[in-house]
Amino acid sequence: MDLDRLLGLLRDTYDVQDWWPSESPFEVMVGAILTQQTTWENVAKVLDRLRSEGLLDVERMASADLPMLESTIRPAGFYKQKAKRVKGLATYLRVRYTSDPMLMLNGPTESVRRELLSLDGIGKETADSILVFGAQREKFVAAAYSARILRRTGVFCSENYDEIQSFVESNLKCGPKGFHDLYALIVQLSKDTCRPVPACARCSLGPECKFFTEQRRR
DNA sequence: ACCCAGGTGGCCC
DNA sequence: GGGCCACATGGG
Repeated sequence: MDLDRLLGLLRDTYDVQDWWPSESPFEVMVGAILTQQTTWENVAKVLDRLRSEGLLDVERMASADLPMLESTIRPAGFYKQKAKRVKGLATYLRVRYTSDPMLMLNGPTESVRRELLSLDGIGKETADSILVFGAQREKFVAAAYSARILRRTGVFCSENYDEIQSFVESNLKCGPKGFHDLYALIVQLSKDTCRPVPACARCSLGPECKFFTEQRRR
C-alpha cells in the first residue's frame, strides 16, 4: 500500500465535500480550538450558540464577557481553557491586525504556521488544521488518526508528528487538495466503525517496529 | 463504571 | 528529547 493508492481507495468510499463546514476563516480557527479532544457534534452545537450570540466575529469575541463565554462553550469540554484561548486569539488578531484580522492568514505558509504556533492553545495539529481548512494551504495534518491509519495500512509507521507530516508531504504525488482530502478522509474512516480499515500489512521496519506484533483489525 | 473524543501546555527527568 | 498529568463535557 502506498499513499496515492490509499487516497484513491478512500476517495472511492467517502466524500470530502463540506467535511469542515464554516462561514469564515475565523470560524475555522475557533472550531479548531474547540474540537481539541472533543467530538465535532458538540463543537457544532457550541458554534451555533456562538453564532446566535454574534460571537463568531473577531471584534465581538475579543470583547466578550469571559464567564458568559465559558458557559456558552461548556458543552465542548475544557470550557475554561477554551474560552480563554478563543478570546485570547480574537484579542491578538484585533490588536496585531487592526485593519483586517484575517490578514494573519496571508503570507508564506511556514511563517503563518509559526505565528499560529506562538499563540496559546494552538499546537501543531490545530495550526495545520487552520492552514488547511481555513486558509487552503497544502499541509498534512499528522494527527493521531493519521498515524494510526498510516500504520495499520502499512504505509508508514511512526508516532512522531514531524516525521509523519514530512513523509506524507514529500511522498504523496497526488495534486492539489491531496493533503486536505487525505486527512479529511482518514478521520471519516476512523470514525466509521461499520467499515474496516483497508487491508493491513506490517510496515517496512519489520521487527524493529514497536507495533510489529500488533494484530490486524478485522 | 468504565472508555474515548478531529490536543495543548506545564512540569519533570 | 520523551513521559505524565490536568483540563471537562457528552455519548457509547
